[in-house]
Amino acid sequence: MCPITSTRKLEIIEVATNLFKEKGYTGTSVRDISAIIGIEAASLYSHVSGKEEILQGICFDMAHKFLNAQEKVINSGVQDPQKLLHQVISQHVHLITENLSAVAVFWNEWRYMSEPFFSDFVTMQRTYEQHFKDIIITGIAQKAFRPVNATFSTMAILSSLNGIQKWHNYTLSPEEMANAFADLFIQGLKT
Amino acid sequence: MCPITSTRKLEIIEVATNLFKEKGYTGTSVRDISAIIGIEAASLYSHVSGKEEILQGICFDMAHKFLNAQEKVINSGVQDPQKLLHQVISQHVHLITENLSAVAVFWNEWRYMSEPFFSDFVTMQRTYEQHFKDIIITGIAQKAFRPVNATFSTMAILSSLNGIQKWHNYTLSPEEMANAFADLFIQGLKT
DNA sequence: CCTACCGATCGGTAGG
DNA sequence: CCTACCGATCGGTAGG
Repeated sequence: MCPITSTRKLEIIEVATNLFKEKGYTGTSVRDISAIIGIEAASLYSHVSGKEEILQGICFDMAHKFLNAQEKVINSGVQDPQKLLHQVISQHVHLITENLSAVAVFWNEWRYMSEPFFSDFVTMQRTYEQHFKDIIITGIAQKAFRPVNATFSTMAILSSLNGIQKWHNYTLSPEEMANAFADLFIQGLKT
Repeated sequence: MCPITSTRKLEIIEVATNLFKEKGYTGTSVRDISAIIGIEAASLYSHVSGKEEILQGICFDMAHKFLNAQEKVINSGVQDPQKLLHQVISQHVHLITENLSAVAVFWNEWRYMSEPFFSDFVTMQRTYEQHFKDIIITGIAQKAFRPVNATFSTMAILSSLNGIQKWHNYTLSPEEMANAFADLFIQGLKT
Protein backbone atom coordinates (compact mmCIF):
# COMPACT_ATOMS: atom_id res chain seq x y z
CA MET A 1 0.00 0.00 0.00
CA CYS A 2 2.93 2.31 0.71
CA PRO A 3 4.19 3.77 -2.57
CA ILE A 4 7.80 4.11 -1.38
CA THR A 5 9.41 0.68 -1.63
CA SER A 6 13.08 -0.21 -1.78
CA THR A 7 14.40 -1.74 -4.97
CA ARG A 8 15.32 -4.82 -2.95
CA LYS A 9 11.72 -5.27 -1.90
CA LEU A 10 10.62 -4.89 -5.51
CA GLU A 11 13.17 -7.52 -6.50
CA ILE A 12 11.83 -9.88 -3.85
CA ILE A 13 8.29 -9.39 -5.10
CA GLU A 14 9.31 -9.90 -8.72
CA VAL A 15 11.25 -13.09 -7.98
CA ALA A 16 8.46 -14.38 -5.75
CA THR A 17 5.86 -13.64 -8.44
CA ASN A 18 7.62 -15.93 -10.89
CA LEU A 19 8.17 -18.66 -8.31
CA PHE A 20 4.59 -18.50 -6.99
CA LYS A 21 3.39 -18.85 -10.56
CA GLU A 22 5.67 -21.81 -11.35
CA LYS A 23 5.51 -23.72 -8.07
CA GLY A 24 2.52 -22.24 -6.30
CA TYR A 25 2.53 -20.25 -3.06
CA THR A 26 2.60 -23.25 -0.74
CA GLY A 27 5.11 -24.99 -3.00
CA THR A 28 7.56 -22.08 -2.83
CA SER A 29 9.83 -21.68 0.19
CA VAL A 30 11.36 -18.45 1.39
CA ARG A 31 14.70 -20.15 0.72
CA ASP A 32 13.72 -20.59 -2.95
CA ILE A 33 13.19 -16.85 -3.16
CA SER A 34 16.35 -15.84 -1.28
CA ALA A 35 18.52 -18.28 -3.25
CA ILE A 36 17.61 -16.65 -6.56
CA ILE A 37 18.30 -13.19 -5.19
CA GLY A 38 21.56 -14.43 -3.69
CA ILE A 39 20.98 -13.73 0.00
CA GLU A 40 20.20 -15.85 3.03
CA ALA A 41 16.59 -16.71 3.82
CA ALA A 42 16.81 -14.81 7.10
CA SER A 43 17.78 -11.65 5.23
CA LEU A 44 14.42 -11.52 3.47
CA TYR A 45 12.89 -10.54 6.78
CA SER A 46 14.68 -7.20 6.70
CA HIS A 47 12.45 -6.29 3.76
CA VAL A 48 9.20 -8.15 4.31
CA SER A 49 7.42 -9.24 7.47
CA GLY A 50 6.83 -12.74 6.12
CA LYS A 51 6.02 -14.91 3.15
CA GLU A 52 2.37 -13.91 3.11
CA GLU A 53 3.12 -10.20 2.90
CA ILE A 54 4.72 -10.89 -0.48
CA LEU A 55 1.59 -12.69 -1.68
CA GLN A 56 -0.57 -9.84 -0.43
CA GLY A 57 1.56 -7.33 -2.31
CA ILE A 58 1.18 -9.23 -5.57
CA CYS A 59 -2.56 -9.84 -5.24
CA PHE A 60 -3.65 -6.40 -4.11
CA ASP A 61 -1.43 -4.63 -6.60
CA MET A 62 -3.16 -6.53 -9.42
CA ALA A 63 -6.59 -6.05 -7.86
CA HIS A 64 -6.06 -2.28 -7.83
CA LYS A 65 -4.81 -2.30 -11.40
CA PHE A 66 -7.91 -4.15 -12.56
CA LEU A 67 -10.32 -1.90 -10.68
CA ASN A 68 -8.58 1.31 -11.76
CA ALA A 69 -8.54 0.31 -15.42
CA GLN A 70 -12.19 -0.63 -15.25
CA GLU A 71 -13.24 2.59 -13.53
CA LYS A 72 -11.41 4.64 -16.11
CA VAL A 73 -13.51 3.04 -18.86
CA ILE A 74 -16.76 3.34 -16.95
CA ASN A 75 -16.13 7.01 -16.15
CA SER A 76 -15.06 7.82 -19.72
CA GLY A 77 -18.56 8.84 -20.75
CA VAL A 78 -19.14 5.99 -23.19
CA GLN A 79 -22.82 5.05 -23.05
CA ASP A 80 -23.30 2.32 -25.65
CA PRO A 81 -23.28 -1.01 -23.77
CA GLN A 82 -21.56 -2.84 -26.64
CA LYS A 83 -18.79 -0.26 -26.81
CA LEU A 84 -18.49 -0.26 -23.03
CA LEU A 85 -18.21 -4.03 -22.92
CA HIS A 86 -15.65 -3.97 -25.72
CA GLN A 87 -13.54 -1.48 -23.82
CA VAL A 88 -13.60 -3.22 -20.43
CA ILE A 89 -12.76 -6.50 -22.16
CA SER A 90 -9.90 -4.80 -23.95
CA GLN A 91 -8.54 -3.27 -20.74
CA HIS A 92 -8.81 -6.62 -18.98
CA VAL A 93 -6.95 -8.44 -21.77
CA HIS A 94 -4.20 -5.84 -21.85
CA LEU A 95 -3.68 -6.00 -18.09
CA ILE A 96 -3.37 -9.77 -18.27
CA THR A 97 -0.88 -9.79 -21.12
CA GLU A 98 1.22 -7.10 -19.46
CA ASN A 99 1.27 -8.92 -16.10
CA LEU A 100 1.15 -12.62 -16.98
CA SER A 101 2.98 -13.90 -13.91
CA ALA A 102 1.33 -11.57 -11.43
CA VAL A 103 -2.09 -12.40 -12.88
CA ALA A 104 -1.40 -16.13 -12.53
CA VAL A 105 -0.62 -15.57 -8.84
CA PHE A 106 -3.54 -13.18 -8.45
CA TRP A 107 -5.88 -15.75 -9.92
CA ASN A 108 -4.52 -19.04 -8.52
CA GLU A 109 -2.89 -18.21 -5.18
CA TRP A 110 -5.03 -15.51 -3.59
CA ARG A 111 -6.92 -18.10 -1.54
CA TYR A 112 -3.83 -18.64 0.63
CA MET A 113 -4.10 -15.15 2.14
CA SER A 114 -5.26 -15.02 5.75
CA GLU A 115 -7.97 -12.80 7.12
CA PRO A 116 -8.75 -9.95 6.84
CA PHE A 117 -6.87 -9.89 3.53
CA PHE A 118 -8.79 -12.83 2.14
CA SER A 119 -12.15 -11.13 2.67
CA ASP A 120 -10.92 -7.75 1.47
CA PHE A 121 -9.70 -9.38 -1.70
CA VAL A 122 -13.00 -11.18 -2.26
CA THR A 123 -14.81 -7.87 -1.85
CA MET A 124 -12.64 -6.28 -4.54
CA GLN A 125 -13.29 -9.23 -6.87
CA ARG A 126 -17.03 -8.95 -6.29
CA THR A 127 -16.94 -5.23 -7.03
CA TYR A 128 -15.11 -5.85 -10.28
CA GLU A 129 -17.57 -8.54 -11.30
CA GLN A 130 -20.50 -6.30 -10.39
CA HIS A 131 -19.28 -3.52 -12.69
CA PHE A 132 -19.12 -6.04 -15.52
CA LYS A 133 -22.55 -7.31 -14.67
CA ASP A 134 -23.99 -3.77 -14.58
CA ILE A 135 -22.88 -3.21 -18.16
CA ILE A 136 -24.67 -6.38 -19.23
CA ILE A 137 -27.81 -5.48 -17.28
CA THR A 138 -27.87 -2.03 -18.86
CA GLY A 139 -27.37 -3.60 -22.26
CA ILE A 140 -30.31 -5.92 -21.72
CA ALA A 141 -32.52 -3.04 -20.57
CA GLN A 142 -31.59 -1.09 -23.71
CA LYS A 143 -32.21 -4.14 -25.92
CA ALA A 144 -28.57 -4.09 -27.01
CA PHE A 145 -28.22 -7.55 -25.50
CA ARG A 146 -30.51 -10.57 -25.32
CA PRO A 147 -32.30 -11.16 -21.97
CA VAL A 148 -29.49 -13.44 -20.74
CA ASN A 149 -28.72 -14.32 -17.14
CA ALA A 150 -26.40 -11.42 -16.35
CA THR A 151 -24.57 -13.16 -13.50
CA PHE A 152 -23.95 -16.23 -15.59
CA SER A 153 -22.79 -14.21 -18.59
CA THR A 154 -20.43 -12.16 -16.44
CA MET A 155 -18.75 -15.23 -15.00
CA ALA A 156 -18.64 -16.94 -18.40
CA ILE A 157 -16.90 -13.94 -19.96
CA LEU A 158 -14.50 -13.26 -17.10
CA SER A 159 -13.50 -16.92 -16.83
CA SER A 160 -12.80 -16.95 -20.54
CA LEU A 161 -10.64 -13.81 -20.33
CA ASN A 162 -8.78 -15.05 -17.28
CA GLY A 163 -7.93 -18.25 -19.10
CA ILE A 164 -5.44 -16.27 -21.17
CA GLN A 165 -2.75 -16.72 -18.54
CA LYS A 166 -2.98 -20.50 -18.95
CA TRP A 167 -2.65 -20.78 -22.74
CA HIS A 168 -1.16 -17.48 -23.97
CA ASN A 169 1.65 -18.26 -26.44
CA TYR A 170 2.30 -14.86 -28.01
CA THR A 171 0.94 -15.77 -31.46
CA LEU A 172 -1.79 -13.16 -31.02
CA SER A 173 -1.18 -9.56 -30.00
CA PRO A 174 -3.13 -8.13 -27.06
CA GLU A 175 -5.18 -6.10 -29.56
CA GLU A 176 -6.02 -9.16 -31.63
CA MET A 177 -7.06 -11.09 -28.54
CA ALA A 178 -9.09 -8.21 -27.17
CA ASN A 179 -10.95 -7.84 -30.47
CA ALA A 180 -11.49 -11.57 -30.84
CA PHE A 181 -12.95 -11.77 -27.32
CA ALA A 182 -15.09 -8.71 -27.87
CA ASP A 183 -16.41 -10.04 -31.19
CA LEU A 184 -17.18 -13.44 -29.70
CA PHE A 185 -19.01 -12.16 -26.65
CA ILE A 186 -20.74 -9.13 -28.09
CA GLN A 187 -22.12 -11.16 -30.99
CA GLY A 188 -22.96 -13.88 -28.47
CA LEU A 189 -24.94 -11.44 -26.35
CA LYS A 190 -26.52 -9.36 -29.12
CA THR A 191 -30.24 -9.38 -29.77
CA MET B 1 -5.67 -47.61 -14.02
CA CYS B 2 -6.52 -50.88 -12.28
CA PRO B 3 -10.31 -51.16 -11.99
CA ILE B 4 -10.17 -53.22 -8.79
CA THR B 5 -9.59 -50.83 -5.94
CA SER B 6 -10.26 -51.30 -2.25
CA THR B 7 -12.91 -49.15 -0.65
CA ARG B 8 -10.20 -47.78 1.63
CA LYS B 9 -8.24 -46.56 -1.34
CA LEU B 10 -11.38 -44.96 -2.78
CA GLU B 11 -11.94 -43.27 0.56
CA ILE B 12 -8.39 -41.94 0.55
CA ILE B 13 -8.84 -40.54 -2.96
CA GLU B 14 -12.17 -38.96 -2.07
CA VAL B 15 -10.84 -37.30 1.07
CA ALA B 16 -7.70 -36.19 -0.75
CA THR B 17 -9.77 -34.74 -3.59
CA ASN B 18 -11.58 -32.43 -1.21
CA LEU B 19 -8.40 -31.45 0.62
CA PHE B 20 -6.42 -30.85 -2.58
CA LYS B 21 -9.23 -28.63 -3.78
CA GLU B 22 -9.43 -26.65 -0.53
CA LYS B 23 -5.75 -26.36 0.37
CA GLY B 24 -3.96 -27.29 -2.83
CA TYR B 25 -1.75 -30.33 -3.43
CA THR B 26 1.40 -28.82 -1.92
CA GLY B 27 -0.62 -27.33 0.92
CA THR B 28 -2.10 -30.68 1.92
CA SER B 29 -0.06 -33.10 4.02
CA VAL B 30 -0.49 -36.86 4.11
CA ARG B 31 -1.28 -36.33 7.80
CA ASP B 32 -4.21 -34.06 6.83
CA ILE B 33 -5.62 -36.90 4.77
CA SER B 34 -5.03 -39.65 7.32
CA ALA B 35 -6.46 -37.55 10.17
CA ILE B 36 -9.81 -37.19 8.42
CA ILE B 37 -9.97 -40.89 7.69
CA GLY B 38 -8.96 -41.65 11.26
CA ILE B 39 -5.76 -43.61 10.71
CA GLU B 40 -2.08 -42.85 11.13
CA ALA B 41 -0.17 -41.19 8.31
CA ALA B 42 2.05 -44.22 7.92
CA SER B 43 -0.99 -46.41 7.33
CA LEU B 44 -1.81 -44.58 4.13
CA TYR B 45 1.18 -46.25 2.57
CA SER B 46 -0.50 -49.65 2.76
CA HIS B 47 -2.94 -48.37 0.14
CA VAL B 48 -1.00 -45.90 -1.96
CA SER B 49 2.66 -45.68 -2.86
CA GLY B 50 2.83 -42.01 -2.04
CA LYS B 51 1.13 -38.65 -2.08
CA GLU B 52 1.60 -38.17 -5.80
CA GLU B 53 -0.11 -41.42 -6.70
CA ILE B 54 -3.28 -39.99 -5.22
CA LEU B 55 -2.98 -36.88 -7.37
CA GLN B 56 -2.35 -39.03 -10.44
CA GLY B 57 -5.45 -41.06 -9.72
CA ILE B 58 -7.63 -37.96 -9.48
CA CYS B 59 -6.22 -36.26 -12.57
CA PHE B 60 -6.16 -39.24 -14.94
CA ASP B 61 -9.58 -40.42 -13.86
CA MET B 62 -11.03 -37.05 -14.82
CA ALA B 63 -8.98 -36.89 -18.02
CA HIS B 64 -10.42 -40.22 -19.12
CA LYS B 65 -13.93 -39.14 -18.23
CA PHE B 66 -13.59 -36.00 -20.33
CA LEU B 67 -12.13 -37.82 -23.32
CA ASN B 68 -14.66 -40.65 -23.17
CA ALA B 69 -17.63 -38.29 -22.99
CA GLN B 70 -16.27 -36.27 -25.88
CA GLU B 71 -15.62 -39.32 -28.06
CA LYS B 72 -19.12 -40.58 -27.46
CA VAL B 73 -20.54 -37.34 -28.87
CA ILE B 74 -18.14 -37.23 -31.81
CA ASN B 75 -18.88 -40.85 -32.72
CA SER B 76 -22.64 -40.40 -32.34
CA GLY B 77 -23.09 -39.56 -36.02
CA VAL B 78 -24.16 -35.96 -35.50
CA GLN B 79 -22.82 -33.91 -38.41
CA ASP B 80 -24.08 -30.38 -37.91
CA PRO B 81 -21.20 -28.40 -36.33
CA GLN B 82 -23.54 -26.29 -34.23
CA LYS B 83 -25.27 -29.36 -32.81
CA LEU B 84 -21.93 -31.06 -32.25
CA LEU B 85 -20.55 -28.06 -30.42
CA HIS B 86 -23.71 -27.84 -28.34
CA GLN B 87 -23.37 -31.47 -27.34
CA VAL B 88 -19.68 -31.42 -26.43
CA ILE B 89 -20.28 -28.27 -24.41
CA SER B 90 -23.19 -29.96 -22.66
CA GLN B 91 -21.14 -33.06 -21.85
CA HIS B 92 -18.30 -30.92 -20.55
CA VAL B 93 -20.61 -28.88 -18.31
CA HIS B 94 -22.26 -32.01 -16.92
CA LEU B 95 -18.93 -33.64 -16.12
CA ILE B 96 -17.83 -30.52 -14.26
CA THR B 97 -20.98 -30.18 -12.20
CA GLU B 98 -20.92 -33.88 -11.32
CA ASN B 99 -17.26 -33.81 -10.26
CA LEU B 100 -16.73 -30.32 -8.89
CA SER B 101 -13.92 -31.17 -6.48
CA ALA B 102 -12.11 -33.57 -8.78
CA VAL B 103 -12.32 -31.06 -11.62
CA ALA B 104 -10.84 -28.36 -9.41
CA VAL B 105 -7.89 -30.66 -8.67
CA PHE B 106 -7.69 -31.77 -12.29
CA TRP B 107 -7.55 -28.21 -13.40
CA ASN B 108 -5.42 -26.51 -10.72
CA GLU B 109 -3.09 -29.18 -9.34
CA TRP B 110 -2.10 -31.35 -12.30
CA ARG B 111 1.12 -29.39 -12.74
CA TYR B 112 2.53 -30.98 -9.60
CA MET B 113 2.69 -34.41 -11.19
CA SER B 114 6.20 -35.65 -12.03
CA GLU B 115 7.28 -37.13 -15.34
CA PRO B 116 6.20 -39.09 -17.25
CA PHE B 117 2.75 -38.42 -15.84
CA PHE B 118 3.01 -34.69 -16.42
CA SER B 119 3.68 -35.13 -20.13
CA ASP B 120 1.09 -37.87 -20.54
CA PHE B 121 -1.47 -35.62 -18.97
CA VAL B 122 -0.57 -32.69 -21.23
CA THR B 123 -0.96 -34.99 -24.24
CA MET B 124 -4.47 -35.93 -23.15
CA GLN B 125 -5.36 -32.28 -22.66
CA ARG B 126 -4.06 -31.41 -26.12
CA THR B 127 -6.08 -34.24 -27.65
CA TYR B 128 -9.21 -33.00 -25.96
CA GLU B 129 -8.60 -29.44 -27.13
CA GLN B 130 -7.87 -30.64 -30.66
CA HIS B 131 -11.23 -32.42 -30.87
CA PHE B 132 -12.93 -29.20 -29.87
CA LYS B 133 -10.89 -27.27 -32.39
CA ASP B 134 -11.75 -29.73 -35.18
CA ILE B 135 -15.43 -29.08 -34.64
CA ILE B 136 -14.86 -25.34 -35.00
CA ILE B 137 -12.67 -25.80 -38.08
CA THR B 138 -15.31 -27.99 -39.71
CA GLY B 139 -17.95 -25.43 -38.83
CA ILE B 140 -15.95 -22.67 -40.47
CA ALA B 141 -15.40 -24.76 -43.60
CA GLN B 142 -19.15 -25.39 -43.81
CA LYS B 143 -19.89 -21.70 -43.23
CA ALA B 144 -21.77 -22.60 -40.06
CA PHE B 145 -19.27 -20.45 -38.14
CA ARG B 146 -17.49 -17.22 -38.95
CA PRO B 147 -13.84 -17.49 -40.05
CA VAL B 148 -12.56 -17.11 -36.50
CA ASN B 149 -9.17 -18.17 -35.19
CA ALA B 150 -10.04 -21.75 -34.24
CA THR B 151 -7.28 -22.17 -31.64
CA PHE B 152 -8.23 -18.95 -29.94
CA SER B 153 -11.92 -19.77 -29.96
CA THR B 154 -11.27 -23.23 -28.54
CA MET B 155 -9.28 -21.89 -25.64
CA ALA B 156 -11.76 -19.06 -25.06
CA ILE B 157 -14.65 -21.52 -24.85
CA LEU B 158 -12.88 -24.15 -22.76
CA SER B 159 -11.57 -21.56 -20.30
CA SER B 160 -15.07 -20.23 -19.92
CA LEU B 161 -16.52 -23.70 -19.28
CA ASN B 162 -13.76 -24.62 -16.85
CA GLY B 163 -14.46 -21.49 -14.87
CA ILE B 164 -17.65 -23.15 -13.59
CA GLN B 165 -15.74 -24.84 -10.79
CA LYS B 166 -14.71 -21.44 -9.42
CA TRP B 167 -18.10 -19.72 -9.27
CA HIS B 168 -20.74 -22.49 -9.41
CA ASN B 169 -23.34 -21.80 -6.73
CA TYR B 170 -26.15 -24.20 -7.68
CA THR B 171 -28.62 -21.50 -8.75
CA LEU B 172 -28.51 -22.89 -12.29
CA SER B 173 -29.01 -26.53 -13.19
CA PRO B 174 -26.42 -28.27 -15.35
CA GLU B 175 -28.90 -28.17 -18.24
CA GLU B 176 -29.49 -24.45 -17.85
CA MET B 177 -25.77 -23.78 -17.75
CA ALA B 178 -25.07 -26.03 -20.71
CA ASN B 179 -27.75 -24.29 -22.78
CA ALA B 180 -26.61 -20.82 -21.72
CA PHE B 181 -23.01 -21.62 -22.70
CA ALA B 182 -24.10 -23.18 -26.00
CA ASP B 183 -26.31 -20.19 -26.83
CA LEU B 184 -23.57 -17.72 -25.99
CA PHE B 185 -20.83 -19.42 -27.97
CA ILE B 186 -22.82 -20.71 -30.92
CA GLN B 187 -24.38 -17.32 -31.48
CA GLY B 188 -20.94 -15.81 -30.95
CA LEU B 189 -19.42 -18.04 -33.62
CA LYS B 190 -22.30 -18.04 -36.12
CA THR B 191 -22.01 -16.41 -39.53
C1' DC C 1 22.62 -8.61 5.47
C1' DC C 2 24.89 -12.61 8.11
C1' DT C 3 25.55 -16.61 11.50
C1' DA C 4 23.36 -19.53 14.31
C1' DC C 5 19.52 -21.51 15.54
C1' DC C 6 14.42 -22.63 16.91
C1' DG C 7 10.29 -25.84 17.16
C1' DA C 8 7.20 -27.75 13.90
C1' DT C 9 6.20 -30.34 10.22
C1' DC C 10 7.17 -32.68 5.97
C1' DG C 11 6.94 -37.34 3.02
C1' DG C 12 8.21 -41.63 3.86
C1' DT C 13 10.40 -46.29 5.90
C1' DA C 14 11.28 -50.37 9.09
C1' DG C 15 9.40 -53.76 11.41
C1' DG C 16 5.83 -55.88 13.27
C1' DC D 1 -3.05 -50.75 10.46
C1' DC D 2 0.20 -49.38 14.36
C1' DT D 3 4.55 -47.67 16.91
C1' DA D 4 8.65 -45.66 16.38
C1' DC D 5 11.40 -43.20 13.86
C1' DC D 6 14.28 -41.01 9.82
C1' DG D 7 16.64 -36.99 7.47
C1' DA D 8 15.11 -32.92 5.23
C1' DT D 9 12.98 -28.83 5.14
C1' DC D 10 9.69 -25.45 6.66
C1' DG D 11 8.75 -20.22 8.21
C1' DG D 12 10.72 -17.47 11.22
C1' DT D 13 13.70 -15.19 15.31
C1' DA D 14 17.79 -13.46 18.09
C1' DG D 15 21.53 -10.95 18.02
C1' DG D 16 24.84 -8.69 15.84
